[in-house]
Amino acid sequence: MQLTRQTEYAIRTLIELVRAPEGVMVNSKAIAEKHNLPEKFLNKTIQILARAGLVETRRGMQGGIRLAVSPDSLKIADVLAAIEGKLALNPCLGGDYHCENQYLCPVRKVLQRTQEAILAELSKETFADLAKGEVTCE
Amino acid sequence: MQLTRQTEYAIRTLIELVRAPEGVMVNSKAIAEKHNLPEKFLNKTIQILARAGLVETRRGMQGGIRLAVSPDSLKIADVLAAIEGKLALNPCLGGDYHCENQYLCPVRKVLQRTQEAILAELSKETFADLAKGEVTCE
DNA sequence: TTAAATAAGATATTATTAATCATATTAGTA
DNA sequence: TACTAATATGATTAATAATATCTTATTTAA
Repeated sequence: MQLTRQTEYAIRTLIELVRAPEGVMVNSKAIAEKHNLPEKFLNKTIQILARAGLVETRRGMQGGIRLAVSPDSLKIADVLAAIEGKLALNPCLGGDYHCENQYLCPVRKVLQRTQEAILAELSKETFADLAKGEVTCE
Repeated sequence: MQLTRQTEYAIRTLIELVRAPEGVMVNSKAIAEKHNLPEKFLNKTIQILARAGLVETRRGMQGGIRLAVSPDSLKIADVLAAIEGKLALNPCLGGDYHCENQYLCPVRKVLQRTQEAILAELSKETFADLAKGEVTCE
């Protein structure tokens, strides 16, 4: 029960983008080097973020990536959803799962509330806030 | 980011034990069959619970397993810790991880709080409460 | 002594995560 | 136009973790 590395890479990348001057394209290779991330894998991660609409990419010289949303509305919960998909602590909390006892099951209720608590915490701070912080853990 | 199946098996098993008459040894094979769980794998799971002190086992005829703690103090958080180890949403929150920026990193702080929220939710209800509920999801 | 039960360790299988490779596409610039 | 710097994409591999099984051992009551 933990974030995937890819989610962490995405979070770090987005903080870099928030810190960059608004609108400028940031070189993905530079981010990979700065944080010592596998370059190709980071590219793949960026593509996922792009498809989710969180960043914009541009190929060719002077290309790169930049934020496609406001740092004031972007939250870690959004990144988690983009990279790992909708949170489901247990299969019975997934969208397409059918269980007859769903509405009675006490365990499911606890997990449901736990999920809500997770998403609430991960939605409290925006990336604008996070980027103000001193540093980001390696 | 989800519970492992093994954790779910453990939760179900413990609810069975809470529901059983106090003190009697419950047959592990019966639990496996009732919930349609892989028997050997469940045995392994039970061993983990036993080493963590949550259940007692007894071999031989009339053997089986039973609760070794009070249902009033047992929580899902305890089961999670027993099966999956101490919760660490990110390596930087693990016990032996060293990061210079630990105390300044804003992301780490968010994850730290999220973890605390998870453990709080998973500690709200006891197994005594859970076992009272109608049914447990398959 | 036998049958019923868990213990334990080795191994196999499967799924997921992580990373890389090769190639294609795009766009600025000389 | 040709070159170079950038991301895009799909295939593939590697590594890790989760899940499950197999085999053999041990325990205990009858």
